Amino acid sequence: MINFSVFSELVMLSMEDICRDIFHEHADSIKTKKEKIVVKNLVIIFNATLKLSNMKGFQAMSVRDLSRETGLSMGALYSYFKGKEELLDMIQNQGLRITSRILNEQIENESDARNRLRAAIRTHLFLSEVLQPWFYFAYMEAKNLSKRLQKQAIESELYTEKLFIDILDEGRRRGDFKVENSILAAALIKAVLQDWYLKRWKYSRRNIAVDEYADYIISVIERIIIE
Amino acid sequence: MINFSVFSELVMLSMEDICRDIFHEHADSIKTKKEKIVVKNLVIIFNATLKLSNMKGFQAMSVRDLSRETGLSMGALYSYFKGKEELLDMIQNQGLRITSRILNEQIENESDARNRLRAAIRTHLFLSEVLQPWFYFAYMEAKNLSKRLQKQAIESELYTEKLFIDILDEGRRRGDFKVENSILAAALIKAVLQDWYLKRWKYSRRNIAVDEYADYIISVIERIIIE
DNA sequence: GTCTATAGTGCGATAGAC
DNA sequence: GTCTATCGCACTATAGAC
Repeated sequence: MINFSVFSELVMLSMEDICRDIFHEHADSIKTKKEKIVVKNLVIIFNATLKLSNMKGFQAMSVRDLSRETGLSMGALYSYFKGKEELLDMIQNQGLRITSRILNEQIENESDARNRLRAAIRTHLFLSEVLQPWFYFAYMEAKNLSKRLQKQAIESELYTEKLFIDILDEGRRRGDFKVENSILAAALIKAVLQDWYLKRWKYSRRNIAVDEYADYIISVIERIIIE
Repeated sequence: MINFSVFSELVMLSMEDICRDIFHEHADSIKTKKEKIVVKNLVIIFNATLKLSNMKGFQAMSVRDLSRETGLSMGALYSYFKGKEELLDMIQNQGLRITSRILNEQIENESDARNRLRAAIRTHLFLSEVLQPWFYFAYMEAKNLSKRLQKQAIESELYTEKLFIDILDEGRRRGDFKVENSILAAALIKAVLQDWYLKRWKYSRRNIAVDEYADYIISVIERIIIE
């Protein structure tokens, strides 16, 4: 399995790539035309939005707050998005793309079910460690998304869960595991993975590192699925 | 253990009791003086607030929305609370009191560690089933609370978790369990209990009932803690 | 005890200067 | 490409009628 610092770099490169994609897709609403400037400012805007939203909620964050935080004026901000709703959409999209891209890349590298399960758990934890603000944001603001994006978020949740169900079922078929209820087992895995980024304060207060947490979860899952 | 319909009734009675307490504590800001009217309207206001907040967030819910939903005018609403913030406080308080009261009552009834653990899990799930809107609300709006109430929410989370840690440690001391890491085990229990009320749509879509979920969690925990 | 009407505030969004 | 100035709107909160 990939190590954490290489992993971080991979994610950061992905972030810029995807900001570039977003720029080209929203070419009509982004008035600025120089790619380098746009990508630089989009990263600043996204990070500031995540910071402010995670403190007091996206609705409660005003564009004036965002202006103060980014150092850009109201007018400048509105040359990057049509309105608050489009900003929400762009951020949601960026995160979904990065996570699904990286998660799939990492799982494909592993051959047997047990290693795929371990890789999936570790990768998800690493991802939510590097992109903690986005994961928290996506969870907390899901109900404020447009109907279309809400559906996308639900699909993403179910997709990740299906990924775990499939690994568990494959392991059972090959005789590696003896999992009784792969649906509830996958739901349990998702729940504990989410706890890691939603309750960040709890684990950091207790000095529990991501590796320790990963090892613990894997050991618990292996107790559930192995006779 | 108590059955679910008796349990529901117990909670509902508790709710009125606590609205009565809230009325007396906020006697200065609640202009209406007839207890019966106040309690009736507080229950209506609280439920409407939970409904609207859980759809689009407390900040995004305007007092006008609340007026429409409750059938009370703006003026009438403002005779029950000084402002939106006080409303938030009252609701947060009401839920915290009910849950800690009921949880303690139910656990005290059980004698040995294994039954206390089962009772704690079942009671927490039943509570979050009856009071699902409040549990969801408390989780999602935690970051919008005043500093004082934010501290209260954290204490409440840690208190419930400590309750599980203590049961696990007691079981280990008496030789009932063989739990390796009671802190991480308790965190895992909390995470899956929270998933039940935060991802309500997922479990109801799959027709998983609260009893089935409770049994599953208990069986998983017993695999973790028992050699 | 509850209503209607309104004062005052701060927001999202834009037009035009630089 | 970014800034400053401003418009119109929806909101919280209150005062006074009933």
